[in-house]
Amino acid sequence: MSASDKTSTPGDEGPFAPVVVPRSAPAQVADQVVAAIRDGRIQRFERLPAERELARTLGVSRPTLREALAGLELAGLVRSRQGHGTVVIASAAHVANWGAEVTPNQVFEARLVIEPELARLAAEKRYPEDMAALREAGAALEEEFERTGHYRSDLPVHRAVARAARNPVLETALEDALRHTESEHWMQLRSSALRPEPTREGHVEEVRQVIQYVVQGNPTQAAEVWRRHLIHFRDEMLTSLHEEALPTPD
Amino acid sequence: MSASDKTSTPGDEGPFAPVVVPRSAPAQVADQVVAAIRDGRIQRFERLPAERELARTLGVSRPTLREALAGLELAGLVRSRQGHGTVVIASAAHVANWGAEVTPNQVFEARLVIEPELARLAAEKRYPEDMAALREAGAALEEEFERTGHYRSDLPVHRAVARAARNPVLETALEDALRHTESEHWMQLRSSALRPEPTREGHVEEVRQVIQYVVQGNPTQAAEVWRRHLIHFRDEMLTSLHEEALPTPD
DNA sequence: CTATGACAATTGGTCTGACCACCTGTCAAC
DNA sequence: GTTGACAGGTGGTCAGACCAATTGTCATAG
Repeated sequence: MSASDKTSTPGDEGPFAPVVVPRSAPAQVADQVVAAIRDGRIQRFERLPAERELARTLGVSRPTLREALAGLELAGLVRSRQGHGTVVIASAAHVANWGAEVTPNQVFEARLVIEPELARLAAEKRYPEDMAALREAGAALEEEFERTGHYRSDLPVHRAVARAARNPVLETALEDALRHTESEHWMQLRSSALRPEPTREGHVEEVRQVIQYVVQGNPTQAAEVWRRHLIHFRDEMLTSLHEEALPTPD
Repeated sequence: MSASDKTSTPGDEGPFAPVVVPRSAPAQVADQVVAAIRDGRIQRFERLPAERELARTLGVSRPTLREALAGLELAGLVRSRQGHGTVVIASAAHVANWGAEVTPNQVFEARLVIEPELARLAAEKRYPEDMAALREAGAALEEEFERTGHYRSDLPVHRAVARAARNPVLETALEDALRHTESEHWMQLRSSALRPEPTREGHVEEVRQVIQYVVQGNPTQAAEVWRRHLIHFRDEMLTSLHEEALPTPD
């Protein structure tokens, strides 16, 4: 750390910038296929060119192409069968949001839709082992808060609630939303948002309440508390987001 | 088709059964890695063995192993960097629902959470191009219904609503739910559920209404109609599901 | 002793070429 | 017309090799 750094705005850290990390060949191939599906150049259930031919067309070796196809197959976009070929099984709609930009507002929008209902379902189903896990996650948070006066994250509680809802589709949707929370952009938002920590006790209280309502089997209250919790969290983060001049405030 | 077939229950079609289709080597490798992550045998941010070593351990060639790793990397579970190794970047929670069984009830549960809110958001945002696409999807449905007296699917309308909500996270969540709708198990449910087609006109009317409410900017009504529409569809399907003895009624 | 920087080992990235297994359409034989 | 062998095309897998980035080591200069 040298002297004379005026702003700590990310992306403007002096005369040097990080070099672009080149995308791997298989990743570029996968990108091209995904783009072709999204733009309708390859329709659903249509066959891709043979591997040897496609590899030659794209200027890569067959193993490299196969790595890309393997990834797309694992992701459920294409399906390869020996002696038959590789066909697209994903529609353009499936692929529309591959690598799409997701704003913090959209993430909260989604979480506000999903998470209160997860709490509601958890309070309706109340499987004993899920309740135990939920209590444990809550206890860990309480312990950390009492001991140190703060806590790093309440995500374990959010995940325990989601797990207790016993719906893989909704749980996966939440995990997808949380995944966007791990970008660099978000990380610095978190750290700046929770700096003053004035409402920390309030957050813990809300977590305490949602666990109680779920365990007691009060779906409506559980959903409502979880919704309020998210709104409070969002408002704190988006306020601090507004203070720092955001590049693209949408 | 020979004589004397008592039941047409799938999976009991005489003395012969379809042979098991062997899972490909890369898929099996990927399964093992996913299982290792899910069971905590490999923790997050931990390094996998080197490719050459892991390939030897698993008894596959390096290209085969690399196909598996490429798939996992494209799916966002691991991250490979040259000279550094391959590290797990997904938590056990991310992987918990890989290949999980999803019941029709759970799919409807999820859709009932997501879709009404998608309609609400669509009615709030109302981007002109989305409204045009929504009208078009509705018009196509109406045209088919008037001409033939029935329609194959109203999914284009559902997707248009989802697109109009302008939230990639929620849209992806719906696509994920709809993906489970395409299994064989579901297909025969659909065909049997919509056999009598008594409420077909009612369905079209609900679709008509939701489009109207969205376009007019009435979020509450749009969400409510979409919710009712899903409940009607669910009840029809699950009723016919109850008539046929379901293997595992959950 | 410390700091520097060249070097070697390790690891992923990519390619070439080959052989095997499966599917499908063709076409001769019946 | 039906049957079934066959050939061509396709994905599945393997072996070995070389390139490139990273990292830790260690001799060397200060």
